[in-house]
Amino acid sequence: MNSIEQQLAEVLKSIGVSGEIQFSKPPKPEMGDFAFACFALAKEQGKAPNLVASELVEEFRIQNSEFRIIEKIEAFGPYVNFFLNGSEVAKIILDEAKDETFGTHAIGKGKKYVIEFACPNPLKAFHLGHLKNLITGESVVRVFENAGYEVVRVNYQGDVGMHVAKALWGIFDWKDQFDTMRTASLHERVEFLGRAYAHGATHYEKGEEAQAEVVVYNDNMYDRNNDEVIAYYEEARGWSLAYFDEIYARLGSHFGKLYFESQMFRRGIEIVNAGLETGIFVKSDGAIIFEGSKHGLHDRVFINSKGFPTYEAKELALAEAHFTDYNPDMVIHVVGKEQTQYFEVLFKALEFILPESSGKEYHLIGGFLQLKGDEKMSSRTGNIVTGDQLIEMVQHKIAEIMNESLRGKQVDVEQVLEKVSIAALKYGMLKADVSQDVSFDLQESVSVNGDSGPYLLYIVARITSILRKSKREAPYIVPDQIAPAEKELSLHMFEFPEITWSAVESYDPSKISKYLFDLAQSFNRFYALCPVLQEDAQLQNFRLHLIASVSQVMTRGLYLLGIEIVEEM
RNA sequence: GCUUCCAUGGUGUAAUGGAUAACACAACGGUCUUCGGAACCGUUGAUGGGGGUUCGAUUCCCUCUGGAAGCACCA
Repeated sequence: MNSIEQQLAEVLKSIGVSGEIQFSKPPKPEMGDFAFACFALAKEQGKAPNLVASELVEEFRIQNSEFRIIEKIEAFGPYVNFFLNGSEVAKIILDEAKDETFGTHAIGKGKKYVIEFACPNPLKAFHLGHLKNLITGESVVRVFENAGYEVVRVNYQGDVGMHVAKALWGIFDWKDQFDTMRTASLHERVEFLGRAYAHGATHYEKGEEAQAEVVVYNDNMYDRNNDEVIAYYEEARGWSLAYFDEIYARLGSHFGKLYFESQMFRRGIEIVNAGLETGIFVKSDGAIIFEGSKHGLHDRVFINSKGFPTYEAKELALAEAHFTDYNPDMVIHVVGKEQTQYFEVLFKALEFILPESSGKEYHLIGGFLQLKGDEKMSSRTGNIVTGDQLIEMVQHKIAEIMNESLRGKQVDVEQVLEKVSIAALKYGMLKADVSQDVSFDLQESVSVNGDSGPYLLYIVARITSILRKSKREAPYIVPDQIAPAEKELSLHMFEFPEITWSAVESYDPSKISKYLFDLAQSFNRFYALCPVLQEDAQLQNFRLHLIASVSQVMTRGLYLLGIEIVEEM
């Protein structure tokens, strides 16, 4: 509840409303600024909601109390609608938005959250899904930090297993090439690894004999009995990790800790074996499984019949590591929806293995990313589009659009193009509900108008430009009458704190994307109707303060999405 | 076959069980001799089918249709 709603709640209490009070927004501005629905009250009193609403309004008129914020109150059917005084609203918001803590929350103070995201696999490509996951995870981290939580960013990477064995087979088949790659750029080296993986994966499909060849490398990794294989493996792994670091940095992210599957191998076996003795796990067809079916879920293998731990067993060790390393209040796994049922079983097993984790493991389901209208792009080559290919495509489009307009401006063109491109990319991925599949429309994401990152950045650039041309005086006077567009803009800013809060509650950064877009539209309406620099000193100064607040809220909101602003574009 | 998730204008998305289903793109038509037009305003157009719960359902339940994902020794 924001400060205006608190005032309105006081008003309602003064006319006899008790209990929990909630407000909503009328569907049209001409119906009022805030609404109080009388359904609950009507049930309580055994009267019709419409009657209750009109009685409340009548009571308000009889009391005739002075509330400066209220211009009038009207009953609309079952609703009591409040019309606010724009000038008062503007005064309050300008005052509140000045505070650096505007939009932040203290609820998470003293709580520690571990948030796991990105999770690419070394020796394999960083594909689109990883990119979306990285962007989503970083934003979720910022949303929680904004609410006072201490957050640790962690990244769990599969650096052992059959996918690595396939890549190693490819590397050894093309060993000479690998050796010459040492002098190539990081980008080229990683590209080579991608090809080597594809080469190995293709080979693996050729039959049992080929499969056996690949499996040798898998065994080598676990047994560490072949120094040459290990040396090549370590080197290739290093290339991958350096490359991932480059991507993280480019997208404004970083990790407090990297966990690797290779570290979880032994401990995973120990945990499952111990659990076998206490009856948490059982043997089945030579494998060791957890009987999820006894809990309404499904059974899963934790140690296969060859005695190797599966992903599940390693993840138990990972969970243990999370708790011993950080003793978190919550571990959030940002992972695609295809693992939903897997996580349900895993968390259930964890309740027995690691009781302290109970209720503290959360699977934040991320929707898939699909490229819209670019079937050619992905199928023509038969390859999957990688993360940095998409970044390049976006950047190429942005450059086409912006090169013209940037000419003659005193800006670092490279840097502006990079920031706008990343903004387009991130906003495009964060604007839909976090668990919804995202259909990424390259054209729309870079579009100069409409629901896009560049559109939001443009607002800030415009405001910055205006503020540069005129100096704000510290004391400002809010006029007694302000324009509807100014009132709408002011009311919009009030919503920011509740939006950042709802993003925490729903684990969903898209709440912020949607809000920022609304705010941007609200600003553009204001901009079209209310000139700033042409007005007299007093009005100009008020409007300068108003748009400065908009810029501040916008900048803060974009930060929560992981998007950096540009002052000119 | 079983389990889970999803279905809203031409396209992409919104809507704690509440007011006339909102927004963007596309299409069509306007505004303004730009505090940065990368703008603003308007028009057309949608809740997959059928039941049920409710004063009230896009929202909850059942069913059908259509799609996605998962279903043990991969991650």
